[in-house]
Amino acid sequence: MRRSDLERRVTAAAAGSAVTLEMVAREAGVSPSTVSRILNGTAKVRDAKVRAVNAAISKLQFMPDPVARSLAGGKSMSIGVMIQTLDSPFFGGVVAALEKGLMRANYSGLFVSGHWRENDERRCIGHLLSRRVEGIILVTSCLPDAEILHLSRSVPVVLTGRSLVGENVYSVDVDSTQGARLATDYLIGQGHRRVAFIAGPVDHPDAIQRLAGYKASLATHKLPFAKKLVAVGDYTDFGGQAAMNQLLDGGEQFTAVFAANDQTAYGAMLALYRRGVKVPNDVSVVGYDDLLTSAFTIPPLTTVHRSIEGIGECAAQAMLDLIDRRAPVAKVSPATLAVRESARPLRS
Amino acid sequence: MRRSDLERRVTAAAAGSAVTLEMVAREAGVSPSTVSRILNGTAKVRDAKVRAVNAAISKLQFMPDPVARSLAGGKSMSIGVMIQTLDSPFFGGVVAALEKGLMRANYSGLFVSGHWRENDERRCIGHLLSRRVEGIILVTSCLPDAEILHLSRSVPVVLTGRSLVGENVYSVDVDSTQGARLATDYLIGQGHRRVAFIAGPVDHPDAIQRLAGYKASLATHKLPFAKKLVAVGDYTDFGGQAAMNQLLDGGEQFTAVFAANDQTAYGAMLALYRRGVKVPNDVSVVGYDDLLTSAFTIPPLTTVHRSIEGIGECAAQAMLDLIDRRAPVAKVSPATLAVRESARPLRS
DNA sequence: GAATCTTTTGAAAGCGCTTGCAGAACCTAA
DNA sequence: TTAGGTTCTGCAAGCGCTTTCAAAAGATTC
Repeated sequence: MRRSDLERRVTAAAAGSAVTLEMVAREAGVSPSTVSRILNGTAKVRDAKVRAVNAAISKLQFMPDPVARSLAGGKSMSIGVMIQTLDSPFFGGVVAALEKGLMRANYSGLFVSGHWRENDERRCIGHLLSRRVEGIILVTSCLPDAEILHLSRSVPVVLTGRSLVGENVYSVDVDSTQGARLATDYLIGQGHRRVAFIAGPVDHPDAIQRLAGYKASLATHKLPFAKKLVAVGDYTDFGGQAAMNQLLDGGEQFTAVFAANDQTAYGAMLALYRRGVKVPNDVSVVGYDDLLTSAFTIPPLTTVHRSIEGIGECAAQAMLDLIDRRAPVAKVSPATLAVRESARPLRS
Repeated sequence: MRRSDLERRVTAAAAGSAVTLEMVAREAGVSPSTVSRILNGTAKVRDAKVRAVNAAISKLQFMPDPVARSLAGGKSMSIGVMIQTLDSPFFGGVVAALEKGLMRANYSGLFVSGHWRENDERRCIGHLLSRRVEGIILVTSCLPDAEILHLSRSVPVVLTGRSLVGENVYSVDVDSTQGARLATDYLIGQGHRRVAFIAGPVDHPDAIQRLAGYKASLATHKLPFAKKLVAVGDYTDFGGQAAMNQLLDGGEQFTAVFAANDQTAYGAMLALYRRGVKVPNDVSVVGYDDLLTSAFTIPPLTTVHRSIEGIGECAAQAMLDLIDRRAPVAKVSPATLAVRESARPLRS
């Protein structure tokens, strides 16, 4: 948009009496219905009128009022996005991509944060519903399946970080099992035999998958699963630090750690640093997510890369598909390993 | 909200025919106007009726439709937030706080990202205007003053990261000069005489303030300002790394660096690490912002702490004040120094 | 108890747009 | 040219709420 365009629009808004569809109709010498139909492509309109209306529209700088539109048509052109917290690099990235994808289709996103609390989530969803969103995207919801299914009876639902099948539901498949496996495989491939794992919150589907991937890799390589090599974190730096300390105090030896996400890895590395344990010389560390900052930790973090942006884009696309009653097919590309410097072969 | 409440609401939404104010009126045996008045407190209503209406409301689980409300009342109960990018920890934090603050007053935020590009910003603002937001919060806008002033003639504007005075404008004062000064003072207080500075983008008001603070501190301590000790970054990890390399290659000696923001500091520390320069033994580093992760870098980063959340809260509060035609007074608390381990006294 | 002043309430007219319905306009075939 | 079809287009009735205006109900005074 050029500067002058914005100026004009601002001026229009300032006047309070924005141009209405009716004024356009009058200007073009047609009825409001006709203008509406042209705007929405709801019916064929004689070419001459279309031209006249378009002329009037640009002359008057008309912009349909979305509020009136929603009320009359029942469509709000906005879709709700429930996220856990906006101030995490991961969710931030997803939201950024979501915003872009929705905006492209002229939808606005209404973002709300559930803070990992079921009741907050419910309130947020209530809020979204009351705003008449046309669909809801749940990014890592903690709500029970049944409730989500029920929700999907009134609006299309897209979810990430878990899978659920249903009529009006689409799960953006971000299966973390494979990525976790990749990370563990890598560590084992480097010769490590005692690989610890710092898990995410025990009840998150996503965290469960990562644990599963870790176990699966161990099994594939015929390595025993040792309960004492697993500590539970909470996906935060702080939790990672605590978990690592617990691991260190546990007395069980290990030469490598796979942290359930990057922030956890950061915390773990700090705990290691505090005890004088060198990464990667004494212990190798691998994370999960590949946050922007992970390429700048010291040492730069080897981590499972997944396109955070991709998740957002897919979710947005899937939602648009659902709204238009197409079957969504968007898939995120599988996770890969970003090999950097926090892990190295076990020295023999 | 309890689970069953949500269920009911979902069901209502699904049915399409949500409970309307008119149904409440009938149920309570009064006119719709009365119900509206009670809801909005627009007029005194006999106590008995108030009770009857409230009873009807809770019996029917009535929730006023915000869309209809906007259309009729001209208020959209939503305010626009223009941010540069959602996937930065700093902006993420601001947005999180903003969301909370607005939600509390029952406003929804419409978030859009300008990506540091004037034209994107204009387009975003146009979008917000077309959604009939009641106010716009600009988080670190790059638009020229005149344009913002013009915008403020049509909707109240709150801005952060720069100051501008005007009728309908409020700048959340986050003067960075003081913080930058604090950081530099600290470094000098630790005995450092050759303190380098990695600046932010040259044209950002905020970055300019940080540079000014750095210079002011130097001047206060009668230290010369050396152009060769300043490198320009772009507020990203990557830019910080490049700037540090440039500094290192510049040939000018320094024992401390003040980076214009934390991400820049991360990059700088990595560059130092790559060259085998130890932090803080060989070079002290101080950042600015105190991102969540900064307590977990290695070594933990000494940095200027400012309440990121505070900024968001203030901005939200100021906007609500502006809308209600009160003079905003919200102020963010001044920056303080979070002393951690990336800086140490100059060894003599 | 009548007259006057307040306070409370309801009827009705929108807010700006969509849409079902039916009349108008146009086209084809006879 | 006219009947019979199609294809446009306008009218008018909403969407669910707010708000003005005037009437109804109470309160107050003499």
